[in-house]
Amino acid sequence: MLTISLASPVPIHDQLVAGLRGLIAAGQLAEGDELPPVRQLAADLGINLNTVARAYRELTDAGLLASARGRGTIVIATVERASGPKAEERKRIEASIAAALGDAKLAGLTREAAESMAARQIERLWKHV
Amino acid sequence: MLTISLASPVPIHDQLVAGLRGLIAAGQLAEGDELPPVRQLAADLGINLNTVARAYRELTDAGLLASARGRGTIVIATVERASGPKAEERKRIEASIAAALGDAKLAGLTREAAESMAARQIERLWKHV
DNA sequence: GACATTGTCGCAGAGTATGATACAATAGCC
DNA sequence: GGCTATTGTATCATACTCTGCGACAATGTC
Repeated sequence: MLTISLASPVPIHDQLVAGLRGLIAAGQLAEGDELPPVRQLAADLGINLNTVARAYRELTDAGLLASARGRGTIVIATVERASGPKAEERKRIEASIAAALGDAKLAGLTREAAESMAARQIERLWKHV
Repeated sequence: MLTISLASPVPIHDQLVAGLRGLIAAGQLAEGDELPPVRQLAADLGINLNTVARAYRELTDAGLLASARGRGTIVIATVERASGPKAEERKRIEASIAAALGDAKLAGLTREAAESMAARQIERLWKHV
């Protein structure tokens, strides 16, 4: 369900956060779903439990998860929000999209290939809405 | 032409690399163009010259720039490549696009807003081709 | 040849990521 | 009610990375 790369320059807990956010955004993790205990997920991935705990905590702080000792961690994301993001956040988001697509172009992707990639991801992400 | 955020968790040199790649990918920096000296760009951005030098070096290693003592740094990118990227790289690229769009959805963006953002960036990036 | 310009190298301090270990709170069972 | 297992949290140590300061090396200009 989740894969991480120990060789990647991006921190493991960031990879976890991104992966979990992706699962939640795509609807594969819905509100109320339980996440594996930190020890189990850490063992499955071959990393330290603190690293998993940190990812859970960051998502908890972001309001996507809820954790409690002895009870575990569940998804409390309410993806649908009344109003869209603020202008500042929109700018940040568009910058990250621009960076990803800019990378794609530098890698030699054609415009058509990039369009199809973006379309496929949008389709996948908003499918469950 | 370039903006960086000292408060951001992503390293300054990575921001520079991403920004420069973006400018090159968008065609605002073309083959043969000279980049500002490391000291000047560092002063403009309020950072250390080594940080700029590192960004230049990484892009040099990536084959986008060429540096020489006393002469400066120029763009040698040849964006158009004979064959598209390998499957592995395509996978990495699509993952970064998916992450950016997943973030967009979690932030509350509608599907239509995401589509328009992606389309606008693709238009901007591939305009000069 | 002297000087300015430009990129590069070595080192140090600060901060961060990751991990080992111990602690605290909840649930389940007798 | 008490014991045990389960689960998240806190503390500390180690290694690594980022950033910056200073010095060096190569090129261009006069």
